[in-house]
Amino acid sequence: MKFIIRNRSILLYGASLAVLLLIMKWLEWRLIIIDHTFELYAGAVAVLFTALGIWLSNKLTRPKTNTIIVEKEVVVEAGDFILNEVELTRLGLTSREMEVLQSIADGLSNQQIAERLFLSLNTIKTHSSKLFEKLEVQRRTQAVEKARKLKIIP
Amino acid sequence: MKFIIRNRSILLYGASLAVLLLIMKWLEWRLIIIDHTFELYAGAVAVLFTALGIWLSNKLTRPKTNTIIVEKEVVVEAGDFILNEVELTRLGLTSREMEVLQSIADGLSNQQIAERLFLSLNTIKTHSSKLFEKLEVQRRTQAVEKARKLKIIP
DNA sequence: TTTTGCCTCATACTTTAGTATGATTTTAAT
DNA sequence: ATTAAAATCATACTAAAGTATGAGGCAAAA
Repeated sequence: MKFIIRNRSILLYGASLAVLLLIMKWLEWRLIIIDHTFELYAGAVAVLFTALGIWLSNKLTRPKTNTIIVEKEVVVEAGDFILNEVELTRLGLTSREMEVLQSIADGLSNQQIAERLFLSLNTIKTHSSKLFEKLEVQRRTQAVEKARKLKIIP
Repeated sequence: MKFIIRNRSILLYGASLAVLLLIMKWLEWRLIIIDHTFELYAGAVAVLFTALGIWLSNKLTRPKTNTIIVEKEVVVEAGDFILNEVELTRLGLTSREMEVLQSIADGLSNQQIAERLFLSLNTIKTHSSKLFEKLEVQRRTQAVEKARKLKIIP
């Protein structure tokens, strides 16, 4: 039963064909029209079945879909600082040295850093000196530059 | 097997055609229709133009366009520096001061900057002093910090 | 033409930064 | 318990950075 419902188009097509031919036969037998109307018949059949074909095609073939995938670029914030822990461990910076480095990057003077970390000025100097050694730089500005490049500070 | 399932519509169509021809044959025998070329011709025309209709339909119907917008994340590298010209003009930094600022941000010493720009050390000091005044800072590290924050250097 | 802003440089000075060395203490690992 | 690394601080020194002031040249604007 399901089969009939699902394929009723095709069955209808077959039925209509049969009906048409029956009509043709009947006409042929009834009116004995053979001569001139033959071409007309053929034309009518052609037109009719072309239309039928178009209708069938529309009914049966699943609708064509051209799927156009448009890639929309979504800009992701680049402000995602990911600490390069590889470099950090490679350099062997201690926690105090990191604090000092961060403070230097914040633009603080040694004196200010000392006050911030509750240490003496000399201690800051010692830390920064060792820091510069490990970073292989000579000045605090260079240290900031390099640290930024190595992604160990934002 | 897959072929059969996928093309069952076409196969059914063929089958119905065959059935139709059988019916025609039966009619021919039953009604004693001598001239059977007409039926054959009409059938052929029907089939042909049905096929033409299907083909035409397929050719002429415009495919539905399914536009799928895929959001593609684009991670913008750190190279997305856009110079804040508003701030720059507001601060009134001269070209030389900008060059010095950039050099300072590169981690160069005043001596190195002097050599890079073919100027004397004192000139660099003068420039940097005026630069710090305009940026309202006291040290070169602070200048770099602020300039970066104001987006006047990368 | 005069003014103005910019660039250049110098001298003199102060402040900050950075180096070298050594000592003590804390902390963590062997 | 011993060792090693880290952290703290000090002294002494050098180097670099930063300030203040003035002056000459130069090009564009008033």
